[in-house]
Amino acid sequence: MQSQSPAAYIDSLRPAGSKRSSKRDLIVSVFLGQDGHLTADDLVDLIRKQDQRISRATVYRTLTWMEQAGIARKVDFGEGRFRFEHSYRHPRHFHLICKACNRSMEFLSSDIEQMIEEVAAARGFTVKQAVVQLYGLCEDCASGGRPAAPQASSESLFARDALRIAIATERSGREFYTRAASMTSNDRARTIFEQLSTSEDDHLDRLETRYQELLAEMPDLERQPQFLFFKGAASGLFSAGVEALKSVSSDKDALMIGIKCERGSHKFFKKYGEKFEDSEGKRIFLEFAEEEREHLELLIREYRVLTGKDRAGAGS
Amino acid sequence: MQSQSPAAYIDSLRPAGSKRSSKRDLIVSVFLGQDGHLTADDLVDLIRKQDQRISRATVYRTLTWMEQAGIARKVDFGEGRFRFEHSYRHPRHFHLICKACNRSMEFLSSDIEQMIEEVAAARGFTVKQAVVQLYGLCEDCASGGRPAAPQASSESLFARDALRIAIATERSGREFYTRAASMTSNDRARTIFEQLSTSEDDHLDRLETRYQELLAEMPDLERQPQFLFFKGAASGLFSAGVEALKSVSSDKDALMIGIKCERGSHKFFKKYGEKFEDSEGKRIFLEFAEEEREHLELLIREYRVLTGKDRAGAGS
DNA sequence: CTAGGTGCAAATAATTTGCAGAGGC
DNA sequence: GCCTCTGCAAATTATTTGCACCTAG
Repeated sequence: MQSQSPAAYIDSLRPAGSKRSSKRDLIVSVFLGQDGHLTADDLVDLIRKQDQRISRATVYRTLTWMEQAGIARKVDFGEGRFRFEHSYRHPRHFHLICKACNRSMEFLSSDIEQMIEEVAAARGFTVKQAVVQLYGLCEDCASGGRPAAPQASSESLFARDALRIAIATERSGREFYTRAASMTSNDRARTIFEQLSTSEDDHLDRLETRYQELLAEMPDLERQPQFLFFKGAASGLFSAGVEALKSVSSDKDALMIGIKCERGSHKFFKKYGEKFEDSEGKRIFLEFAEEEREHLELLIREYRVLTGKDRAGAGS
Repeated sequence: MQSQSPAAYIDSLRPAGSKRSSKRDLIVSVFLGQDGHLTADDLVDLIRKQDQRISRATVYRTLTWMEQAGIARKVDFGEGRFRFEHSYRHPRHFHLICKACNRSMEFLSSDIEQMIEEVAAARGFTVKQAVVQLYGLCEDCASGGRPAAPQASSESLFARDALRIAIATERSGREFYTRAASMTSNDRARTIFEQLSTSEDDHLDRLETRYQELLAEMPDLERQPQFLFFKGAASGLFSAGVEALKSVSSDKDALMIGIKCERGSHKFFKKYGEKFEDSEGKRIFLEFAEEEREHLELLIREYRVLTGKDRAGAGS
């Protein structure tokens, strides 16, 4: 399922002219073997369990090295020192930080990212890094201080949520094309809609199989909190199209609605897929974007045939 | 325009049993006289210009005191030290931080706050403080390193943007009630709509006058960047209602649309008004919320009369 | 007169740096 | 053998504390 092993990948990150070192390898592997947000000191303690002779300075230097190599990301929770988290195969994300138990949880919100882009655009600002940290009280602490459920890695959570969004989108897409096919008078258009409906159906099967596999690997996954937040995805990106279809009668209009939906979902999946670092969630998004692009082209071609026009509609 | 002078207000913040001190007064007034985000060291330098005999420790202690008194807010831009910004009459906000020139700009986004609340709710998390920091390159630095335009205080920017939102809302509200009045058959209902239309008109006048006054005080204000971001406000909170009115014929339905609009805008203005610390923008929002509440009550009463029902509609 | 407030210097805490030695290529 | 990595200790930076003195109420 993965294109190359983590070790080989990390190896490839090493800056030109730098050397392998068993100490550094140890530090990197201990770091990658841990899940939460470590301080430099936490890491020193962990590493000293395996090798007494590694100095704090080396850990600091390695941390800097990992940061530059894109393996680690420095995060500041306002404690007066930094923490480090995985960056490799780990999407960028935002944090919920409990002031009581000091744990931090991660989430991702395409909606917030969207707003951030709009603000930055309005100010002519180029965003390199976005920090969103919500400080407060977690559910456990608020309700009396439970220890905490064992939590899955955010990579799995991301894969799970990416699959959920993809599945919801396929479902609404299938509904859209089924409806469109049934209300179409033109033979060519109906064939296209039926074809697309079948395509969505096939892909839906694959996605659901993958979702079940994921659950089989980690039975706890469904009980874990939501990680990726994206409003448009709750009922699938085509659900607005399904609504719109109800008040439309011409095949041309139906095609145009389909084009808009595919364009929107292609854009969403491509944009967010590209943003993340290598991970299953990323691959799900990009694969999906590709599929939507094919559908989009098919629809546009058909629209041109139907209208005799050169270009398919304006719009964003 | 202000209920009491800053000095008197700050005086009232002094904890019980604490003494006046000219040193502290000096530090506080130097701090309040500066704009932007100062480090403790910046402040020491500034203060030493006026009095050589003030020690770093005192500045640190006063900073802590100001933080507790609500005059200053500690912000962390991940530089390994803290900066302090005004908190007194200065809304909570988010930051854009330029890595090149090290300047930081402020903005506010009700949209992002909204998303934050949704994420927190989904996770059962109680948010005490939200940090949103966008690191990157500002417009000036990206385009070749201009020094920077003199910037207005965020208090003025907030007042300006609050007025803009209020004005847009009044305008769309007036349009809504004018249309509603003209399409109403029932005499009582028409009277209500006309009355509300006039009320919006009056308030609109007052707001526009205040906006002009603000511009007169600070002619640069319109050239300053947007500070408060809120999507729903671009064309006024009633514009959806104006649209909805077009496809509705009964007076009852028109009243209900009005109720929904007033309820939504009352909620918005109240919620955000309450969030901010004392400032003109806050007062504009709260005053506005109050007006909307009155309209809302009037509409609900009328709806009850018209339908003979006990309660006015369900919904959020 | 007495509880704070203040300056000075020393303490702390996190991180960085200088330098000499160790080790991979 | 060269060049980078490493350990150790000392340096640096930001902030806090201890303590003797000062001052407003």
